[in-house]
Amino acid sequence: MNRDNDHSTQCIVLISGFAFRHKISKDGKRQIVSIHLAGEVINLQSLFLEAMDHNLQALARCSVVLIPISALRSLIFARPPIYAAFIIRSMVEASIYREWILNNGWRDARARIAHILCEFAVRSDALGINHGGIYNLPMTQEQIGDAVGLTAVHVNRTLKSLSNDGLITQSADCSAPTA
Amino acid sequence: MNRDNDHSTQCIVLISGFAFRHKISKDGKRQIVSIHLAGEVINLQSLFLEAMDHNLQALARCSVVLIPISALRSLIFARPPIYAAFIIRSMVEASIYREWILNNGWRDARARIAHILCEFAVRSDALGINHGGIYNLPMTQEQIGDAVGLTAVHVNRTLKSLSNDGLITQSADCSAPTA
DNA sequence: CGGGAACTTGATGCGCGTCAACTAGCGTGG
DNA sequence: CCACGCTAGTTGACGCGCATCAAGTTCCCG
Repeated sequence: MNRDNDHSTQCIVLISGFAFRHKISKDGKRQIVSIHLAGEVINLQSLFLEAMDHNLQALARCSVVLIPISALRSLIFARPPIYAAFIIRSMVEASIYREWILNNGWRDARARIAHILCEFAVRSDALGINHGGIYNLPMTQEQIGDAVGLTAVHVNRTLKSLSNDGLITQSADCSAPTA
Repeated sequence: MNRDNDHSTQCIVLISGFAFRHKISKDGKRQIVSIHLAGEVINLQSLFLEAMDHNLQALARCSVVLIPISALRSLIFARPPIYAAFIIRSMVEASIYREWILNNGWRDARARIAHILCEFAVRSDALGINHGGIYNLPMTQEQIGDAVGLTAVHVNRTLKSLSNDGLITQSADCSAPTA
């Protein structure tokens, strides 16, 4: 992401595809803190905070629209309902963060991975982008591991285990979890 | 917390003492998702969301002030800067959530506990309630464990280990971490 | 046909959970 | 006053879940 598209001056709307946000710890580990689907403004907090405490990254190919922050600020101050909608969206994101803290805290590998698959399925349903119980999850096993705090190797074994138990089925190009 | 003080109709300002928010998973594990010090409004999201996805609990004795949500709503809509201040506070909380996701994701026991102690110290400093490098942390080892996803037994061992290495010192009534 | 990224699978070891026993402190009631 | 019970903390033994290391297989793309 070059200087012209700097997310400190532009808000980014994800039009198609997927993106995620992550932090890098001092020892080089990457922790994915949120996943974003089409239709979401993926750096809402830039409207209110100057500093960025994490990084944005696209999952596979995606298209975005950039809106200058100054324009969005004018909009929300002129239209209180839009302002409120953005705030509520942020609150919902905070709720998802809390859920992730719980997910990474106590659960074992099967539960963590099942949770992230289910969350993805529910959000895909809400957007109407599932195909009859088939979901397109464009994350590598390493990325899943970075989201739930497991190594790619163990993610692999756990997915196999879920698969063997008939809880999920995977297709070639991507994965297709079913409840 | 009885019906009269219901946090679905009142906002709670922590005047003195400490409080935390937690979620209970289906298997009975408790995950603490945030800690609150004196001076903070501890259920800001109630201004915007009806549902409460987690629980509030006091750490030891504390005093609070209750403000009807309707009154706060009137205030923030009448005074945009106050509105904005609340939003920014929420964004900062979201940032702390992201940090906790990272903390619980990859770090080992020593790093997790050191992080929560340091976060507590920094926030205490910001409030000016430290006493020359001495901090009063009113959490039991079990609560620390519930915050970072470790058992009380292992928190105990890890604190001992940090103590033996001279990284922290503990006094009788509570703990006194030093950087 | 070569090379790299993602996935797969096995062997080994350690960090942390679990179980259990014990101590210390503190409030309550006899 | 001491007996009692409860909560928090402490320590040891043992086992499992997951990390780590390593080798290999696909599969895509040049």
